[in-house]
Amino acid sequence: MTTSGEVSPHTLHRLSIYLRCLRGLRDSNVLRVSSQDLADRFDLSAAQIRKDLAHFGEFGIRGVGYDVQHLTDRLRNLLGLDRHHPTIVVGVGNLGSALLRFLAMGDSAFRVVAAVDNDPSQVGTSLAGVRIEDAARLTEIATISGAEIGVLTVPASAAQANYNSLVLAGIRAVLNFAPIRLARDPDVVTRSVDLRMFFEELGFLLVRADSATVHATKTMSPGSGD
Amino acid sequence: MTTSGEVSPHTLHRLSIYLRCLRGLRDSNVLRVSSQDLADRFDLSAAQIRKDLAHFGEFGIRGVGYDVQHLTDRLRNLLGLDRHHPTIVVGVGNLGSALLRFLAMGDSAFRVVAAVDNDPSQVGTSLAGVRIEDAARLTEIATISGAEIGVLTVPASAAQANYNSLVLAGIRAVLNFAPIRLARDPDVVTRSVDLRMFFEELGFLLVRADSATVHATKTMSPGSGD
DNA sequence: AGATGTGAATGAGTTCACAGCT
DNA sequence: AGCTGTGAACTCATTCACATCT
Repeated sequence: MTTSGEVSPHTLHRLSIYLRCLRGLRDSNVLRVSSQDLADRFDLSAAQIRKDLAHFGEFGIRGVGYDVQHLTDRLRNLLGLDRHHPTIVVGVGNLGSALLRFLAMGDSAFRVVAAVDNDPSQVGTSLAGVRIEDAARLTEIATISGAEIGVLTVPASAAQANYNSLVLAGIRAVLNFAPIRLARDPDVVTRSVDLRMFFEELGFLLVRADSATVHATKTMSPGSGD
Repeated sequence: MTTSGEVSPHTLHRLSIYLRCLRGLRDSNVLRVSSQDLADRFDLSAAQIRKDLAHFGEFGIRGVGYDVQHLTDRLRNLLGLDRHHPTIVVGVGNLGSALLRFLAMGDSAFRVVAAVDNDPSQVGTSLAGVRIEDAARLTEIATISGAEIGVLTVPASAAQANYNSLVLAGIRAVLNFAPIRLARDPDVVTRSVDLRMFFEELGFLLVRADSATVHATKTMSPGSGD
């Protein structure tokens, strides 16, 4: 089955995990790996790995396994990491600058092409080689920079307005870190990440660990657990 | 059914979402809300909200709905947000200081009681009222600060060693932001968050949006989508 | 009347087990 | 012989529909 209908978010999430595992293997100069091998090393399920990959075609060699480099390339292609994704960072506070630097360094496919903030003392300065512009000009900046992805790292109160500005500039995707539910444009791929949730889940697990003896927590929770 | 066996990670994740919704309602001075009402406003499923809450007891009033304040309190209790969770931040780089400031401000249950870094120029300085200590003394600092939760925001290469130090200090939970699979202590609640994954998922969705016309993406992915 | 709480029905996701290729 | 790819069995999660309570 090749490039078929829908892909479950669980599968999608795991593709990232597989890719990370493969990067590790390649760094260790492992050339080939079987699904069982992968599963053992990173405690995943062998059958699940095969099922997940099967959504996108046949990558393996029967009787042998998967070529690490080849599978890596294919996953990078599936995740769009072999393309450029010009990215604009909106809000260069603590988290914004952390993400900006994070994306700027390394071989990231997500190149930061612009950044804005509404703090006048920040405007005009540079961060990791990116000049910070005035947030009031967001739509203009986003347009001329050709940004495809917008990273929203502004306070909740400003998130919706900045989101709208990005949409106006023809942005194609937004990753929102403000803890608010955005009114989304249907044509813009919009994902939200609320860092607070990770702490809250930890809090819950701690409370439970208090009362009962800790039970095996081997389920797959997105972004966590591995 | 009260405080029963296992809770699915999906349910757990949604508790955080519900709490955020309730905060919004309380800020708007809404006193009571029905599951249907909640579902409509935040596009969730009414039945699911009820099912999720049912795991922990009966919160609502039949024929009426839920008391916003009461349900908020109960959720905060479930998530352990009505307790103090002394927290230590390990690695005060960009992300570390972002999280430190994030936790330090507001009424967070996660009070930062200590922070360490291995950069000599950082040691001795303060950030959001927290003095930064030498990472070499991590176990000692973690112990005397009484930290319950450790936040790992160090490079992948240093993550395991620092994790071990935290375990040695008797830490109870760790939130790891380094993109590496940790060898975990079974007695320590350990969650990992890899920010890179959020970008990769976005990349994937963009690739798909390119070829086919965008299909409704209404599934629930952890940490995303709302 | 109106909304909760919950068993029953449906659907999604995972594991099993094996046919088929190398 | 060994490992992938995949239908079939199974488990987990969501939705339906209604009995129950205010």
